[in-house]
Amino acid sequence: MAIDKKIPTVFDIARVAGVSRGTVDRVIHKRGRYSPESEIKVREAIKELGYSANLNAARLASRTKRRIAILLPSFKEGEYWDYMNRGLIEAAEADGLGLQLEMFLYEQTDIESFVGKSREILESKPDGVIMNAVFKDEVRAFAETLQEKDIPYAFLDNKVDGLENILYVGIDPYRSGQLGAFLLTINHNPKEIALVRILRDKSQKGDPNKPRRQGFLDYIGENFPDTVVHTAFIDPSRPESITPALEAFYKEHPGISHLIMTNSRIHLTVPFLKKHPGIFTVGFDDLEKNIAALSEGAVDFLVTHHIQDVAKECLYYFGESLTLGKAPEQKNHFVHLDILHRLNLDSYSK
Amino acid sequence: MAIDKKIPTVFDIARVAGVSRGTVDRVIHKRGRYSPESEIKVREAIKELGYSANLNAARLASRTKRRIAILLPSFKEGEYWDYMNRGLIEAAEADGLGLQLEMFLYEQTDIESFVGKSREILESKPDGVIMNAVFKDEVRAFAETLQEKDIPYAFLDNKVDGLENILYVGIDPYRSGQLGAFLLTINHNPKEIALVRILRDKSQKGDPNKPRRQGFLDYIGENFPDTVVHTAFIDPSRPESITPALEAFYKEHPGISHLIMTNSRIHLTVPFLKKHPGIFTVGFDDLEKNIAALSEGAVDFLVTHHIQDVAKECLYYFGESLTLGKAPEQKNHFVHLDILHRLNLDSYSK
DNA sequence: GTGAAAGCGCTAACAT
DNA sequence: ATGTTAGCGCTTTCAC
Repeated sequence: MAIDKKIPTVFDIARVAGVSRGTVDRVIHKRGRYSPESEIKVREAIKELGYSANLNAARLASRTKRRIAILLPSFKEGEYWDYMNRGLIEAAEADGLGLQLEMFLYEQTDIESFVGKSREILESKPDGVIMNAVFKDEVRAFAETLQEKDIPYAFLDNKVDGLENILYVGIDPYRSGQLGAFLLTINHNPKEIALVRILRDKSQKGDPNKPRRQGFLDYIGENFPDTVVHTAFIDPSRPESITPALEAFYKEHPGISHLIMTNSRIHLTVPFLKKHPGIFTVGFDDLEKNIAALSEGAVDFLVTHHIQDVAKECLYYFGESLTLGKAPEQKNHFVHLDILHRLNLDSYSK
Repeated sequence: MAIDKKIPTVFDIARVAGVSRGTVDRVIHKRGRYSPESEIKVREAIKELGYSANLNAARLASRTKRRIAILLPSFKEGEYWDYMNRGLIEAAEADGLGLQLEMFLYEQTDIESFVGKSREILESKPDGVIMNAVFKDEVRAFAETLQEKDIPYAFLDNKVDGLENILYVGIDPYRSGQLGAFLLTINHNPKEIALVRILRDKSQKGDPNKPRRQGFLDYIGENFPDTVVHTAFIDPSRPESITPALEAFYKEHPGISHLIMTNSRIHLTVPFLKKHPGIFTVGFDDLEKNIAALSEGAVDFLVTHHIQDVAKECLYYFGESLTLGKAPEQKNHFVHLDILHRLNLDSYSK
């Protein structure tokens, strides 16, 4: 396709810039030990020749692993972040990316824990940081520190706006909420909807689920102004309390015909739903338990995305930019929202 | 993760097998010029050490492009195969795959044209072949010839069963038809459905769309035994005839409330649909015109997959196996079916 | 048929 | 602060 101009190499850059390959490499990777003049000459030569490093060669030659710190919520097996975690680890092991992950898991409910972990990360002097963004203020502060120290970082799954040089990989949460609302109401006209939330939401400072919930509420408000949304709270830390709580709630609002949870835990409502098969239900995220609920028919739709793919994609882009010495591209990398139900479940693997 | 046993290299293989690196390479890539004894020793050493080539190094070192022949239906701009074609070309240009595509496009309606192109491919002695499978018998014959000549091949988008060593990348067509049926009938109970087909279907020998159509019909038959499916034929080669034909058809069957086309051309029905906004409509594949129809509201659902991604994925796997000298893995690589409608359209890019 | 050796384009350790 | 150089693991040419 492209005309066969010889592709420029470090060697060409060195020649044009009038320096050695070593200097070129140092500039590209900001390893220090070069003069401002050299830097300018090198950068100009790169621009002039349209140089871009050969990934294959770079990966082959680079024997030093980049240490990248992962700052995410802690999790139990089978939970959302467990999937994300596994996706990251798998991707890191993939041939030749040259990344070494160091996990820093904080308590989702505990700001101090987040701050503590972020300090640890700074001390460990990583080559890069990937994190999600729950406690907005603290996240922003941490990100700014990283920027000062010239440590590249990226957001995974949710983010904070107004920062520079950000690579974001994840869904568009607001839109995912709208989509859930759409599916819940498609060809229906529900009078009363149950929005089930988890107790933690109430006290917690950061609420990562808010944008999605808002998307849901806005859609309903705009399209079904007469529909009432009743909110129920359940407590995942006391599993035995969940079904009774929902039953009580249902007794209070017997007009409810539709149910949604905008976080990843719709599976918690399955025992309740089984007793009330008439309730049309939508959930989010493809946890194994959610998938099971879907194939059993307890849940009608699941709005989701390939969690592990998001992880891989993030690591891939981030890793590439690291080994090529570029700042990660400032980009929202929204992944596609999948709609899952019993019938298209089979091909949904990985 | 894995314990740090040093990863074996060609050098190790050569040492263990008691031959030189050159010989190892010749054996791996079946380039000839080695004795049967060497081959055995090398293969044993490979197995013993669990050797697998380093992709980065292989790609870096390999300066010869693999020529791979693409045997697909010809197309007009914006048609399904146009997208596939573009996906293939893009993927081939991607950094370092080392593939050079040669396109062989045959007339979809003409067996002779297919056979002729497949002969041309044989004459061109490609390093590999990627094709789709319309004329089952002829495809099988061609595939067997390729097998004899030890030319690796893969199926893209649809395939023929009962062949060895096949990499298949594409959707599960039968299931996609079921899914279309599901979406068409979700919370509905249609009395009469229009199944619109294109005229060519009638005369053509191969009918690549049949499995999907069957999936659709079976789903309706099982779940809505009382529903009548009326089939209409339209002629895409005479665009001006389409809307009148549909109008006439509709006059004949005024009870029709739902419409589906199981090929990629739902966009052809848009002028008709605009006059009958009450008709609930499902189509397939994310051609630009289909997407437009969806966002206008003429079409309600689109069942689709990322055509260009399928192309990329296929080329990627095939290319990897070629440069590593392995036969392409025998595997059905079903891609996920996406459900598209107005609301999740935004994040559906690429 | 086989082995030796010269790269592929880049990185990083080592001189200076 | 800069240049030199020895690889990374594989491919491929060339000489035997």
